[in-house]
Amino acid sequence: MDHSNLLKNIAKHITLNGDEINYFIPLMKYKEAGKKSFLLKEGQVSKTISYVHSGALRAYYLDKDGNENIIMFAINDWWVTDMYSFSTGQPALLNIDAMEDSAVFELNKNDLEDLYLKVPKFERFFRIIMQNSYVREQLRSIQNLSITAEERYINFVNKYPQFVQRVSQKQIASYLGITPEFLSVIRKKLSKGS
Amino acid sequence: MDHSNLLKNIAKHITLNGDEINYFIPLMKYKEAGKKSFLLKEGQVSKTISYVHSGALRAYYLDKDGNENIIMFAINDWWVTDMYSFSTGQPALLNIDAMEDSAVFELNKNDLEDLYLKVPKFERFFRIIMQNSYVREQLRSIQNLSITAEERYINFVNKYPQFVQRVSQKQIASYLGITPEFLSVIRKKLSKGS
DNA sequence: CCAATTTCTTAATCTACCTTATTATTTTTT
DNA sequence: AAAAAATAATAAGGTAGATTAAGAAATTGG
Repeated sequence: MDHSNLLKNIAKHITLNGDEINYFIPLMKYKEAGKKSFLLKEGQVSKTISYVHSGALRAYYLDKDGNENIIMFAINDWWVTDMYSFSTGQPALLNIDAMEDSAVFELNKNDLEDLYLKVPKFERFFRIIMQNSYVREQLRSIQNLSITAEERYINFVNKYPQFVQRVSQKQIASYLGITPEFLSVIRKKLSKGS
Repeated sequence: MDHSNLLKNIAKHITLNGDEINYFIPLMKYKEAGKKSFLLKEGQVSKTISYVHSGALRAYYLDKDGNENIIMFAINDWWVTDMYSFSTGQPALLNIDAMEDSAVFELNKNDLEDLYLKVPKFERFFRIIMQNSYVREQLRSIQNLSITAEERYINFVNKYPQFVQRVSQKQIASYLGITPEFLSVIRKKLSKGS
């Protein structure tokens, strides 16, 4: 099992010694998630937070009309869960599934609580992760307020060029909060305009 | 200066001993903010995070048409800043001002960094605050996806009944992401319907 | 306490984006 | 490689909420 990416991810924010690494690593359970398999389904309680080792996942909300509204993509080196459910113990609102064959390391909530006590540096690590997540969400809602779907699409292409290659237009439309038809119109307009 | 509410707020998540309290308290600078005065203006770098002791503040984003889009209200016992700016050192996107005469305790970013080192429990405290903020933002964007402005208004009234008394309809409309005119229509409809 | 400003209501018109439907294309499965 | 399924393009018609405007009520400030 190759933990090097995971450890590099942790090392971005905190420095662990050998003992701490040895305590931490066994808590991270390797799990493969084949394309279209679910890490979490709406209504389940999310008991884990996952580090994405390879592949690509998405977290989406199914609205009452059955439409998938993608809340986030999670590719290599991202952490993902339904934080609402993980945090409060309430049933998840989100579905998380694999858009490609993927592999993650799962960290159990109880193990994380123990980890916080044994290696308090992880409070710092996840404080930073949570802070960044909060900032990202807030920037996203500000963008939704202030710019049109077309501008959001342009921003998305610039910010996540990897995704544009890897995920379908349907998924992108869902993330942008528009219909695939309208994204199609936007793309047509942009291809003419340039 | 009365720090009892502030200390109760901290005690919700971590337990401090006398020394830790004595180190912490002097870092929190008392500041009065008269009605309409600004704690932060767009373009400035946010160097503090504030605990609201009394009164009511709002954080809003001014879009290119000059419309105020309220991102959050912050009344007694809430923490507020432009976390994007505070976190990254980039110019703030938000304005934060007082809707009523208010008083806050400000914590300076450098002091907070020192506090993290001296009293690492605060990493836990702010990990929890950030986690809750992230969850709140995410729930809010899910709600914006799935329910109408009318339902959002009903939810708002149920969730924050205090606000409905204290802030104008214009502010509430701004928070809900609709025009005051349309809120007026919604309220009329609801008053007839019940 | 009065004038000025802001807030709230109502209503007509407008628009960004959605819905539905049809056909073409690509991808997946067999 | 054929059949089935998913994706993408295009277009007509629909709707939630915006915009504009104008008068009434409430606040604010001097």
